[in-house]
Amino acid sequence: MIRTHDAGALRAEHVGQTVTLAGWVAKRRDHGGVAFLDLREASGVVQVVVRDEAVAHSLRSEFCISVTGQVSARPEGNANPNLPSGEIEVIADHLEVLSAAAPLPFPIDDHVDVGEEARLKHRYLDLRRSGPNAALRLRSKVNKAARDVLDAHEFVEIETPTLTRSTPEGARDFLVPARLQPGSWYALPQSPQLFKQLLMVAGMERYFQIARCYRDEDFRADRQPEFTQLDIEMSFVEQDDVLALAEEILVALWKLIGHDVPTPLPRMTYAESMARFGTDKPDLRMGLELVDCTDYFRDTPFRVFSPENAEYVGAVVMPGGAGQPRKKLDAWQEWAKQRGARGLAYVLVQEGGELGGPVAKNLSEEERSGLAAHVGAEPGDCIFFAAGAIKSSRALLGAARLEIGRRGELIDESAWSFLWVLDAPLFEPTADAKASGDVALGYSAWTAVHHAFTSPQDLESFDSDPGNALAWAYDIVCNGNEIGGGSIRIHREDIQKRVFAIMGIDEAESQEKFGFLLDAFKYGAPPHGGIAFGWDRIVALLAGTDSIRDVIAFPKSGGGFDPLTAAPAPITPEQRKEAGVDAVPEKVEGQEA
RNA sequence: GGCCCCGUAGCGCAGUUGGUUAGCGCGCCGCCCUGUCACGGCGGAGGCCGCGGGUUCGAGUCCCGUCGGGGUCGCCA
Repeated sequence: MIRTHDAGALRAEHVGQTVTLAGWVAKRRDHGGVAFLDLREASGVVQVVVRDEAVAHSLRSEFCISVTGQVSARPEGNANPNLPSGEIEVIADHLEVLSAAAPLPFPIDDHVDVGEEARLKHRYLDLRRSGPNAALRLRSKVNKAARDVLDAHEFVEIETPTLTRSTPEGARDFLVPARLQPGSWYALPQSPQLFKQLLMVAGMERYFQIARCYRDEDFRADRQPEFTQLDIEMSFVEQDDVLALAEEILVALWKLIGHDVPTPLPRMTYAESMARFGTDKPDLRMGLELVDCTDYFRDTPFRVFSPENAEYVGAVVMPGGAGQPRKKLDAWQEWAKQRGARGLAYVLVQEGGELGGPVAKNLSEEERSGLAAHVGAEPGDCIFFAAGAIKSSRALLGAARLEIGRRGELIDESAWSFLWVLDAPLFEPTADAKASGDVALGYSAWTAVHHAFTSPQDLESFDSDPGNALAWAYDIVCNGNEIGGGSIRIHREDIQKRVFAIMGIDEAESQEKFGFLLDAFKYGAPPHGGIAFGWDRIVALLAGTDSIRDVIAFPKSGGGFDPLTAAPAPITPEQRKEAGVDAVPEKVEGQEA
């Protein structure tokens, strides 16, 4: 090693020793006859004293240097209590520039705000900053902690293909042209779902992988075209076995940031979560549950709330909301409209208890008198209503609940709230899955809520009443984020075929898409199930950052663009020709195995 | 794909009802400074105001389009 000591580890006990350090010039304070350098490297920072003016003068920020000198106690009164190594300094008697640095596009300084665009373009510099640097180091620790837990349970870490057939998760695939078979394409996996099930058939029994997944969808704040899951699958297990293992992992992860997660984690059914919070990933760090008012307005004179017009009427209370100026109440309407709703009806509970707002006068005397009590509103509160299709109305109220929490700072930001959401429906109507708008009725086809390989709880009746069939599926929610989810899988070919049948996937299509899985199930497939954790989101939560970009070494920006490499980029005509991108498929019937 | 916000010096930002010479802080360059630690002092350089069109006597400012970034809904576990 070029260095003999880690700069950040030097302490008073090293005084008198001659050391050689290597790192970067984080700061230079040149006083003419004496100059102070903050030498930064992975272990931290130490102050170097340079008395040779010529040497000090030529140094600039972020020069990579090595320094040999003696560790000295700082003169009386000159210690820096903000620095772990602040008791001492290194008096340089030899300094070598290992590598000079051009003027920086932005300062490597924790005190300065830098825009994300600039940071990502020079991510290698951004990562020299303490925050981003620590985030990646934390991620490494998180990986290790999970591996340790899994290793203790005899799990096998197995890599699955990146060039594959598309897996049926429902998102758009990234495609890779196959040079040796012009016109045919690989897909990058949306998850290793099918492979991990095949590994169960293969008798691996306990598999895991920190798996890169690819989905070609539009961008969101917490989405990247390539992202990471901790992917787990186990044989001969029931739901509780998977949950117990998952909890053990979560405990180990949160221990890294000094938080003890009490287990077993609370559980809630999907139906309850939807009814009380209007979402399948409730944030339990705040109250303000939705109140079902459908029955309450059974005989209402207000047409908007009447059973003929509204399948569901629900409410959520905004504490102190009655005092909002008209402008703010209008802003709520705008907010609701932006979410595709017609608006957000409201009633203001005045200090005297009488009701205000445009809706109140449409209600009957009886309804008015009991309303505040029914929804749990106090004088001074605002009651928001949604009426219409049950699903979209609850979703609107659920979103309003969170927005109320954010604006009113009602969310306990210091809390860690974990929750299992269980007993999800197996299917939902296709129309429902599409438009969350109006009531979906009638004879729509069904689609899997989780995915097509999720086991029904009731193997006998699920296809006679698909709308009410429950799945062995589970989501783990942390502070309103879904951080993982999984299911017990179907391991019997006949059940799988019946599920496909409900979803309108016929024999030919299922054979074409995942015949290899159905084939595998013919050979003694073990009962199995698993879970996948959203690794980027989990690390972001642990790192205390809002964006998963902060915990990815080289993230993409909007539109899938990599600001650092400028990918994606055009290809040359030669590459294009060779890749076979433009191959016209010949008419070949029934190839493939 | 819809909607909202943002693009001004290397970085972070200001720029009034449209008004002639576009500012501030940090950084950068030069000089000075022997105890600083977000050191300090003096001086200096640095701008196609994202791009294209339009309105106007006059556009950083108003309008249209476009590109890029962020957010949100759709989509996506």
